[in-house]
Amino acid sequence: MSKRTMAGPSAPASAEPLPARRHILLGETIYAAGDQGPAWRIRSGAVRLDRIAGDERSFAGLALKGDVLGAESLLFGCYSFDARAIGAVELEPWLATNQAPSGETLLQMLAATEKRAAETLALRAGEALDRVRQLMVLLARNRDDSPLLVIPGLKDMAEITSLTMETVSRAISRLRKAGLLQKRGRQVSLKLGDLEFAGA
Amino acid sequence: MSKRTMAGPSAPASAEPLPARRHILLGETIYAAGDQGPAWRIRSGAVRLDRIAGDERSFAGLALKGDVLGAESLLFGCYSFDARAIGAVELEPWLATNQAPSGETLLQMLAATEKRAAETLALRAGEALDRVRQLMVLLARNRDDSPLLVIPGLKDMAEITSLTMETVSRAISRLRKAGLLQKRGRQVSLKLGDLEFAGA
DNA sequence: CGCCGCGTTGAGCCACGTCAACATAGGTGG
DNA sequence: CCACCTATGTTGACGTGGCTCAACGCGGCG
Repeated sequence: MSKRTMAGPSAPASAEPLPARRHILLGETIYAAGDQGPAWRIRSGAVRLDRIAGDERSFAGLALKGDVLGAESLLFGCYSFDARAIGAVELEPWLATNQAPSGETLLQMLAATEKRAAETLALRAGEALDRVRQLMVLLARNRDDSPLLVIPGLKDMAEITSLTMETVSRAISRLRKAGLLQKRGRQVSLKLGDLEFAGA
Repeated sequence: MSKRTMAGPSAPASAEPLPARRHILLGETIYAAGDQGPAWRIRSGAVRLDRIAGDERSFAGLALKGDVLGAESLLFGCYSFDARAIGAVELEPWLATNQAPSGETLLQMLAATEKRAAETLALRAGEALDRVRQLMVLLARNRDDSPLLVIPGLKDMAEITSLTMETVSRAISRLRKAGLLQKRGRQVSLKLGDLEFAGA
């Protein structure tokens, strides 16, 4: 359960009272609901949030570069959701020292959260191919520089889009055959064309 | 289109520069994306948010009692989404005078928004019957007092759950035949049993 | 080596979408 | 009052997209 693989270069970082350091994770749990900790800002990568609804984990939201993670901890003292890294993630603590955030900053976060929620919701409407394509577009916008894009595992993508692994796999195969996506290396690295406008 | 049926007792309220009054709408547009206006707090009722994605309207979120509506207007000067009332809605302007909201208040809103987003997302996963049932539970918790519940139109429910009107209609029929729901009068008023725990 | 997690592909089936007909309520004008 | 229309909801028949189940390939790891 608590198999936290810290990909950070130096210390295992067991218990820091007020962490001011940057984190780099690699596909594992960032925190669990109920844990105590600071709020984080995503410098790069993608994070999935899960909620526990009756001993069941269910996908509850997507957080991308620039989004703030676990701000509710500043209010409640603990996190409300699980947060797991999708691919590699770089985090920085939000609000370096314990200063209160400004109202304007919080309003920006609020607006960003609503926008992201709308995008995530849209990933669960329409045909399977479109959903996967939309997810690719979202993730593609999230990468920093390289034309290469690291996509999440099939299971994650399936739960995000509310499809099955098999259907997502088939959708990706079709996108690849249509030339909109190219595999580079086995697991996850892709190169994407202009699939923003592709209908069929 | 602009058939705003004000259920308020007194004035038609055509144009107020800084409205400090309460609004009561009844199933029509509250504001459109791009409009200017204050932020609102929902005293009762349910509101659907829509975003315009390429000349297409798509459901972008649900706002219930206690939620704040259009807070992004405080930041951008205009609303980001369309807002339409589902059933009857009672609003009050948020932040009576133009004072800035406190950080704590904004954090509460942020947490509430994320929670609501997760709930809305869950309405688009699983089987049709479950989705509709979940939506009922959500709306049932939203009512103030009476054991009666006014449900939205089929079209709204269909777009919220990402199903078709027909499927939603059939789901409701099944819930009614299972005794979990009872119609009172034609259009919308229902009485709900303990459908929170019903599996099949 | 065997095992396991992950991805791919196929076959079959079923829940849901599509299309269509009809019912009901409300509104409007005669 | 009825005639008529429109919006909304209901129900049935049918087709299909995606889910289920299953087999297999591949790579990593003990």
